[in-house]
Order: sequence, then structure tokens, then C-alpha cells
Amino acid sequence: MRLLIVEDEPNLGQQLRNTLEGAGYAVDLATDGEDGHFLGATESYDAVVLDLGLPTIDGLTVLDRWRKEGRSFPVLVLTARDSWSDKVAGLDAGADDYLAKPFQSEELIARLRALIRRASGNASSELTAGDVRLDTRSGKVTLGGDPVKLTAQEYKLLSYLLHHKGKVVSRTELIEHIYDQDFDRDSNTIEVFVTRIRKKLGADVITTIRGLGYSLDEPGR
Amino acid sequence: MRLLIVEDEPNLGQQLRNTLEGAGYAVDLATDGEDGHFLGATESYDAVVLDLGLPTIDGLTVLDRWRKEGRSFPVLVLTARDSWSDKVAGLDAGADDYLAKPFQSEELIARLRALIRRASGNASSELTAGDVRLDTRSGKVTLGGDPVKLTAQEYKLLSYLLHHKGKVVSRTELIEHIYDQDFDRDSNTIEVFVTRIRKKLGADVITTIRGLGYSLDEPGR
DNA sequence: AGCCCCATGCGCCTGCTGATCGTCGAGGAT
DNA sequence: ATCCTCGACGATCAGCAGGCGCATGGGGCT
Repeated sequence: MRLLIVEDEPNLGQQLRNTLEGAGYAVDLATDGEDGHFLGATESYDAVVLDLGLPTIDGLTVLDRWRKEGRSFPVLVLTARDSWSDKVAGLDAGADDYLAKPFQSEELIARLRALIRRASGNASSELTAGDVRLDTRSGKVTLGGDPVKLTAQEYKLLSYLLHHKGKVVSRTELIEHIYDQDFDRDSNTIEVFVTRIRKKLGADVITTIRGLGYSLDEPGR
Repeated sequence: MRLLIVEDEPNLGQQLRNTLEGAGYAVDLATDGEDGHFLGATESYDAVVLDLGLPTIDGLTVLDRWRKEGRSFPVLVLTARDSWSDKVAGLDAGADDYLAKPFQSEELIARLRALIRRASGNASSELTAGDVRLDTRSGKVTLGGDPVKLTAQEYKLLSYLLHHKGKVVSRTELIEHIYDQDFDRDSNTIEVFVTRIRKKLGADVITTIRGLGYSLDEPGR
């Protein structure tokens, strides 16, 4: 999963980045409204953390523009404490959740997880396909009840596929959502991780659609 | 399905081509208005992606000419952000949809899919004929509920026939819409793929109309 | 030490070709 | 009118080449 943080205060921004990368997300960071808007418009994010007080363009304006342009990723707005007017305005502009500053990183992570889950149409925090079960809260994966140890990248890949169960996911799309901005687009890393996941969870979990990408399906009887 | 991209900026053009070919379309690319107009007037496309700012002839002029010449393919116009005058002018000239630059590739694909679907008069993203069901979103085909594995070309051919259900489709037409510009016109590839599809989905799905082409019909009893 | 990424070589599948066989229909002879 | 013959078109098959995805090992970084 890949996130965009729009935060002008350098310390807080860097701290957010560290926290969220530590939680297993690929993170892009924008430090002003214009840059933030551009990134959100061009790149593919699974969620956005947006501070309101920003240079060049105000946070609410950025959000408003995204929505008018049809961007539908979930947005979590950071507000100053007790700033009710901000909350109302944010709601109108299409924000999905709020967090008052200061806040604890655990809470931010939990809320983002919920946002991403809801955006993919999943009610529960557990994603399953056949015998495979992934708990997004604890970050643990089991196969038929037995715990399986996945590395960070393996987990990210599997998680993205589970969030888009049934859909065909191209290699490009995977790269876009698992890595952040600067990454060499043509390499066979994705294939390598698919291979490794198959080794740990069984070859039939991930289906290859030649020329198009991969797909993770509920095993038809 | 075959697309025409008219885009003067080389990088963006090539990137578009890659994205759309990755999504399973046959793609022709024109880099200026004159070339673009010529291709659109002479070749057969299922949809066109048209940038407005073009050398030699302006994009709107190209669109206008096509419409005056009776070309009816759906056209998606790429506009600069917030350029309302362009939108209005484009609407007058007969554009079918807009996308503001910059944009995300997934959105472009989704919109093109919708355009092509609407152009063929289908309301749903699912195409059916008898027991055969094709979902254009997930790219999957089922026969009486059971999933069927089709190769890329088989899928393209079936998809085109389903989009033109009931109509007689000549071999030339199939070649024009499944392959891009440079393709050896006299070969029996189409027949080969028809054979293979029949093997997988049953011989009666595709009817042969001798001397004219093929037709895919709802099995009327 | 573990994990991630890249490079290389291999093997299978796909897509295309060319050849052969089958089928349909028109026209002529009976 | 019926049957036969012939020609054209379509179906099918086997074979080939190229491409794509897979596996593996090594190097670099944490």
C-alpha cells in the first residue's frame, strides 16, 4: 500500500514518513499544497494524509480539487485540536476521517488501516482467500490455521492482491502501489516475490494471466 | 479493440501506448494533428484519445473534421487542468468524454472501457451470449458459471464479437480491430483463433456465414 | 545474518505459418 | 429434376520461433 503525506512542517513530515514506512507502507511526502496536489493527481495512492495549513495552496482547496477531478482515494485530514470549523469544511470537501493534532502514531496507523480496508470494500480487518488468511491489524498470515512467516515485501504484495481479490492486477499497478516514487520500473522483482509467496503458501494462490498480470481468486470448487 | 492516440509530447505518447497495450488494446500513435486526422479518417478505431494542443492542426479542428466526415467513434479528449473553454469547445465539436491532465492511468483505462461499452450499446460491463459470460472489468470469461482460460488473442476476438452481438463481422473487420496498423492482412490467424475459441466454449457459439464472416448470436431456439 | 534487488539462463506457452482436409454451392450433363 | 463434378472457401493440425514468466544465485544494503 502506498501513501501520500502532505505536511509542510519538516519535522512532523519526516516523523510521519518514518512511522508509516515502519508500518509497512510506501510513502511519498509533499511539503506544500501545489506539490501535494500534483502528486495526488498523477500518482496512484491507496490513502492520503493531508494537513490543512499549507503554503501555496490551502489543504482544503487541494482536497476539493482532487474530488472535482475525480480522485477517489480516502483522505485523512489532520486538524488542529478542537477546530470544528475545519472539520465541517473538510467534510464538505470530501474528507474521510480526521485526526486532531497532536496524536499518537498508533492511532494514525489504525485509522489509515481502516480507511484502506473500507475503500477496498472489505468489512473485516481479516482478508481471506481459500486457506490463506491475512490479519491487517496484527500483520500476520496463516495458512489453514498455521502461521506463516512472510518478509515485508512479500506481505505488501499479498496484501495488495487480497485487497483487490478477483481483479486482474498488472505488474505496473503492483509496482506503483508497493513502491514509492523513485523506483526502477523494469525489473523482475515482482515475479521474484510472487514466486516466493507461492513457495510459502502454495502455487495455486496466485494465478498468472499471461500478458496482463496476476490475480488472486477464491478457489472455485 | 483498437485505439488511436493523438499526442504530440513523445514521452507521454509512448507512456500512453504502453499502458493501453498493457491493458490489451491494439494501439496506433499519431504525433501531430495531420497524421492523427488521416489515421482516424482511414483506419477503423473503437475509440480515440485526443490531446488538444497539437502541431500542424489543432485537436479540436481534427475532431470537428472527423465528425463532419461522419466518423462516429467515441473520442476522449485530454485537456489541461481547469481549462473550461476547452471543455465547452470540445463538447461542441463532439467529444464524448474528458480527462484533465495530469491523470492516472487506471482512470484512463476505466473511462475508455466505459466509452467503448456505451458505443456498442451495452449498459453493463458484462457481455453474455447463451452460457458464455465475459466481464470486461475483470477480464474473465465463464461458461455456464465455470471459469474458462482464454489467451490474450482469444479474449480480444471473443470480446469484439460480443460487443457486436448479432451483427455479421467480416474477417477484415476483425483483423482491423484486433491488430494495429502494421499487420499482414492475408493470413488465416483469425480462423485459427475461432477454432480455438470453439474448442473451449463449444462449436455453436460462433456461427460462420460463408463468404461474409462470423456472427455471434443469442441462441434463439 | 537476513532481506531485497538484479542478472542470467531455462522452459513453456502463445501466436503465427503452411499444408491438408472437409464442406458448401454453382453449374452442367444426364 | 437429380446427380455429379469442380472450385472456392473454411476448418483443423502440426510445427516453429519468439516472448514471457520462472527459478536460481550473487551482490549490496540494512
